[in-house]
Amino acid sequence: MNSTTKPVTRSQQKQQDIVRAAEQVFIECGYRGASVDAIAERAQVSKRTIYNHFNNKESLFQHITNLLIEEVVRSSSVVYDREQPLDKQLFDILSGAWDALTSQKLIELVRVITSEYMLNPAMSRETMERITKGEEGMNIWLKAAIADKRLKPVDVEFAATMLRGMVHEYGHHPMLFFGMPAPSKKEKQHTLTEIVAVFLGRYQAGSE
Amino acid sequence: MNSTTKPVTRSQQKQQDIVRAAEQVFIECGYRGASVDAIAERAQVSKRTIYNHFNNKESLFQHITNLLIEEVVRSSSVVYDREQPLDKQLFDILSGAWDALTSQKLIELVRVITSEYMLNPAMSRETMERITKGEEGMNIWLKAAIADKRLKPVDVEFAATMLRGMVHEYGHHPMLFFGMPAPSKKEKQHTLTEIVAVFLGRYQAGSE
DNA sequence: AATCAAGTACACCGCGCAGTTTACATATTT
DNA sequence: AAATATGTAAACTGCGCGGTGTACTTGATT
Repeated sequence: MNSTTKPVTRSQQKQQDIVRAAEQVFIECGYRGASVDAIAERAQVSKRTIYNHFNNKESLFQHITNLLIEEVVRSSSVVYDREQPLDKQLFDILSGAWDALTSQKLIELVRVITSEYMLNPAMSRETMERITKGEEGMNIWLKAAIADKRLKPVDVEFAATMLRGMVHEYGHHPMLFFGMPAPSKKEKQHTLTEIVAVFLGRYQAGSE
Repeated sequence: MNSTTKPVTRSQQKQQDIVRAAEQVFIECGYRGASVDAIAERAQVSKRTIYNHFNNKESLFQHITNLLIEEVVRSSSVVYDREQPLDKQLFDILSGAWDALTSQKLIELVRVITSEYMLNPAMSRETMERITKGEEGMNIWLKAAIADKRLKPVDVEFAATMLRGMVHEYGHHPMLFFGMPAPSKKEKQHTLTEIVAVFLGRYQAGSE
């Protein structure tokens, strides 16, 4: 998934060990339940070393959160294409989002992050903004499709929310909240096809 | 919201005090962050008394969870009506769900419950089942509409999920995850109208 | 008035944790 | 080889929590 960065100095190597171990321990125990001692042991590193790299437990957690967001944002760029049929484009976009959202590692990290942030609005505010900003891609695509007169002039925020709600409810929340396995390729295919049809059925220019 | 039950004995009164105080402290501190001492103080009750009513912190938490579920389930019964237009019926059903989901107290409790359960699958399994069972109402209504030949013969589970995804994304998640205020009446009206139109546009019998 | 369940105050136990200190060891750089 | 930066081990400081035991008081029931 991530962590394909290359450590060169010993210090960087240690830091990577710490981050990887911390991800695991946070996933297993949650933010509050994770002890710095446990992370140190898992990383095969002295506890003092952790505090040399990070001011405290929270900043280590924030660091991990930032890595995750960065990666998700990087993987979700979308470009409107005047040549392609609308339904195919929308399907592909949703398909990309679906794949990202059903990654096991992402699910596990989102679980612990969400769990902590729900109780800790102060800690989450800034991060949440960065996330919604990362979802900007869909809005841009919708605007382009409207400008190209292939979509009715809907409120793009409203429309994006609708799509996100459906994709999440089928492809993300069952894993996140209920620990269900990722849907099969067939289920994904069928689900996204229906979502696209439902959405374009009302919002494609010239429909009904 | 709830708690309109009447204590008669002193013991029942104390128990109610404990439960109400616990709800508040759990909301403020989360499950793990809430100390039994804090609950005792808030309830104006000896800590020992709490342990006379509940075996441990977890069972107190479960008790609160159960009360919440019970109430939500009670408030969400739905009956299919052959006389009423489909869109009106669906709107009314979603409207009821919307109102329940945007109640401030429910939001606050769901936040702390979800937060803990995401980290604690063992603790959540049974509860989660009870919740999904509580959502059975929509499935029944959909089945009836299909039997009445007013809806295409869709997979009711699939259709219910779609509706739930949209309603939650507009009317529940912004409050739950981002601490946003409840949407206005106007927003609710507009949102639900669109959801109904999008849904029936594809699934009403005889459409397109 | 007597009885008995229920509540209370409070000390106590054991535990685990975030974060620090110190004295020492190991790499890396020059 | 010397100097410097980084890592290590282990003990230590506070602190707060879940849960228990006990001796005592309060309130309801008969």
